[in-house]
Amino acid sequence: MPKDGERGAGGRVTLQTLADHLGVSRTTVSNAYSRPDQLTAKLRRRILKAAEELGYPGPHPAARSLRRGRAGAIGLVLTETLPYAFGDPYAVNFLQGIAAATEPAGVGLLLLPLSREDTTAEAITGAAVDGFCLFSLPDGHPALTAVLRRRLPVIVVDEPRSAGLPYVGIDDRAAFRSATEHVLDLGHRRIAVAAYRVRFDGHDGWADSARQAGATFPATRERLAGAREACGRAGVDWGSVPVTESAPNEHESGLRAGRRLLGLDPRPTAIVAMSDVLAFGVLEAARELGLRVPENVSVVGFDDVAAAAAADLTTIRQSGKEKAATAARYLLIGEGPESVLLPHELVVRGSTGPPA
Amino acid sequence: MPKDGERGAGGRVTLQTLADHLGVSRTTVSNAYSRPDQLTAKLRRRILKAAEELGYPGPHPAARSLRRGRAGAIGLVLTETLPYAFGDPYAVNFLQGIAAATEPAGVGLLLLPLSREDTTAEAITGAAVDGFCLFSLPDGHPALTAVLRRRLPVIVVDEPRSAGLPYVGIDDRAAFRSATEHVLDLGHRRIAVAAYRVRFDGHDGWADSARQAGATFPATRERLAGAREACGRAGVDWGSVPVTESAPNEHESGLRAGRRLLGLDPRPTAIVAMSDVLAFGVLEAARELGLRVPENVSVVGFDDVAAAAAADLTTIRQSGKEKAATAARYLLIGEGPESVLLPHELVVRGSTGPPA
DNA sequence: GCCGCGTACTGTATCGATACAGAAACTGGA
DNA sequence: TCCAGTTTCTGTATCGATACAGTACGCGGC
Repeated sequence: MPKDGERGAGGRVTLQTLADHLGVSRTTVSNAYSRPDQLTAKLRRRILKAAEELGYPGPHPAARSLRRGRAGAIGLVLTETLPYAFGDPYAVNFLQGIAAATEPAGVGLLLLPLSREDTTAEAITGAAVDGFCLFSLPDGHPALTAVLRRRLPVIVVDEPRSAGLPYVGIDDRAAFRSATEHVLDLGHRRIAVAAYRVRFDGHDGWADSARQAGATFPATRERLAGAREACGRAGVDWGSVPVTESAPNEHESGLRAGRRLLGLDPRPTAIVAMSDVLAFGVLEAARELGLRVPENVSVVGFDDVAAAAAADLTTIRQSGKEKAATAARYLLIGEGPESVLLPHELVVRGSTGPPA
Repeated sequence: MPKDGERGAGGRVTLQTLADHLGVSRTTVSNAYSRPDQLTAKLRRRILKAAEELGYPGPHPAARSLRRGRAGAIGLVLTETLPYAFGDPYAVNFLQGIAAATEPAGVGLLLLPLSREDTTAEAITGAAVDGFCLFSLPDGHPALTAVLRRRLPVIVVDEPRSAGLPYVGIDDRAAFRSATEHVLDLGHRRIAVAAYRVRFDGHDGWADSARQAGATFPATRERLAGAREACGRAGVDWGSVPVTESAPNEHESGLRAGRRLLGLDPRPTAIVAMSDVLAFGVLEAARELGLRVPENVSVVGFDDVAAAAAADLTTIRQSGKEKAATAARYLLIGEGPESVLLPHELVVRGSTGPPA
């Protein structure tokens, strides 16, 4: 009897139920949904009408996906819990870009956030997707192993670059070097860096040279290297440049970073931040202390999010949306070079000027 | 031979492949992944080791989901394309709240955005999920039909209320009435309303009484009714209150709305907006015109997003996170009353004052 | 030595659909 | 009239796993 799809008490309505009810084959009912050209319009209408009456919910997604071999969705792997990710405008830009590509393609977007404690990455193992986009993961994160095990198409955005996987990002070292050079060229000598997370351990405070050397977030590592190069060329001793580290990437963290840096004696005359959001926090810290920008302190951001223009913040422009579009194109249609470095650009606004 | 899982040329590695390779049953391999207590630790290690060597990606999610009858994800249905949704801080708050609940539960979050043109809602039909959360949908949207057809648990957030489905929201009528009463109590008589979308047609401009009467977004409809009630009680003729409509819910739209309203002659002395984001735009329009707030014009927002406090905006506080938590609780563990009206509260700040 | 019982593993049926090959009915042209 | 060529529908095999019942075996107690 199991083959007989007549709905038992509480039973589910399946293709078979419908087929039996109408006296047609299961295949024909399936075709009514998936290949309308395979049957007459009249029969198709009859089937859809019966489906409506019997309460057939349409082809079961898991069954269809199993048989077809496609899931119709891509997985977006994010460090940071989702709540924080949504609070970071650069990340939001990126999400917008991904969505702009998946939506018209009729492909779902499955969010796979990874908390710091989550070492098993089970969500990844069980995700019904056709490919993964990894967004800003540290070196050696277990999620990377889990993703590779799935043997599906993968693309990495921003970090890590080391994995030998298709990659989209910018030349972080050159970008941050140019941000640093900008303030050095203006004549600043007491500069400081407000770094984004160096390692995935939630540390919020000074990042001494040992910690810098052990950086597991490649983008942060590269940017620090860029700053160091700029200092070297300008004859500024990198060892004397204070570096503070912030996580997560949000206003409050930047505020704390700003307080730490601006509380130093002697006070830095320029602060180069690794994100606009951190820079906004630094600007607020400066306001708290009654410091004027750029007269008393110059501030450089990174990302050029929408609010940066409004805040008149000098920053490095990069496009999260463009990165997302490139990554999505690769995952959806396998198109494009495997790895891309997108352009970045220094945008000089009013938050930087020569030291007093 | 098909039953034989030995990997053919280019063939996939399945449970059967592993089982054959090790000389154990398929069930045992399955248990190694899903029910570790069913076999000895030693055998389990041997199986996992072989899996590693043969490149077995773990249980196929679609197959597992089909057999188990659960998808391990919930679907979040949003109107507006995702790009806009992420740009609206109230929506982002809501997303944060949903994520905060699904993440620890190990449940995926599948985003299902619906563009205005998408009348088939195919993404919903094919979504591999165990339940749906509908966020701010207009009456009669085809997505609602598609969701109901799936016969899965559903909860509606904010709109529409008419569907007879479990619901989470606030008393929109009372909330907007109190916002309107606030400015009326301050003595304003020439007031105006900056409404959120009235219908799902992308209209951006005046919403005359005919359009108000045909509102398909229930929350907007209720809020307008609340404003009307407040006016009635205060003896202000509702017909003389200009109402402008904005979509999408973003700063630019609010700016346009503000320009329209503040360009009227006589100029309104108070503007009540249906979101903080719109109110921010109105504030900018006032700045453009050299108007002082609240001396020349009072502005009220709605939502109390984080930026409202910073902007000193009088607003109605509601918690997107709380709504999300309630909705998620219902979908994940079927707990809680089916329908909830959460509290709202008028938060008086510096953007409102008596008319000059 | 036999029974009872728990642990470790196996075998078969099944989840709900789609692919593909084939049968049946219909079409049109020589 | 007959046959090739379509069009329309059917039947069977299969996607890759899990549920559940059953077998085999080890061990303590009477």
